[in-house]
Amino acid sequence: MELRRLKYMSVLTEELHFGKAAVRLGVAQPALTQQIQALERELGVELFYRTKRSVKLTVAGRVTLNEAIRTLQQAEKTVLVARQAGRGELGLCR
Amino acid sequence: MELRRLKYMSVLTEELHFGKAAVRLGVAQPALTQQIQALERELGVELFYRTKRSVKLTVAGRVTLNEAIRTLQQAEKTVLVARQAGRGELGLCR
DNA sequence: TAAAAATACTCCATAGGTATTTTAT
DNA sequence: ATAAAATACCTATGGAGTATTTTTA
Repeated sequence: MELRRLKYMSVLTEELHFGKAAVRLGVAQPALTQQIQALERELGVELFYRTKRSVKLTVAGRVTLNEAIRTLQQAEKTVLVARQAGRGELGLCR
Repeated sequence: MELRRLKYMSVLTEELHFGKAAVRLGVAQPALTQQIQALERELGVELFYRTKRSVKLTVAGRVTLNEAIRTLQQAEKTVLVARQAGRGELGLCR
């Protein structure tokens, strides 16, 4: 499991457009395509319908996205907490 | 943020021994050393004391680990939910 | 025909391996 | 002297870029 891929999925869900999502993510469109494909392969699930001219979350994609977002948020929190702890901002003595 | 590094941290915390933790993770000891160093650099926090002959979590390491474990669990859950959804085991119609 | 995703290929960054060094007991 | 972590160096996997193709509306 790669957090990067969950992030890509989440932005693609917001844009529903590989080109625009790729721009927001600061990568080229084929890179995004490949990562989404890799994620789908890894999960064994089709996350998006591609109907050429439109991209849409599948039902499986929607439930997966919910958990993906929680994962990304928890990862963010891990970084914040670690940095606070490093600065000794947690009121714990060493 | 890399889930792999959080996993490495969590196993190292259980083993408190780079060699043994590396075996459990199926990688060589230097690879583990490097990933832990990279995680510490990324977070700007010393996670482990290395006193040569013993490895120990720092206080910052302990609070970081709590959040890291939650992140790993949430990532696991994401995979499980995705696979269930893919099999249509969530009772949702397409 | 145009717009968008997929594919082909190439390149590079980095994770990981082996060998070695350092250090503390 | 030994045990364990760190460092050095090399290799290879895969993530990303550019160019191109495919497809359907």
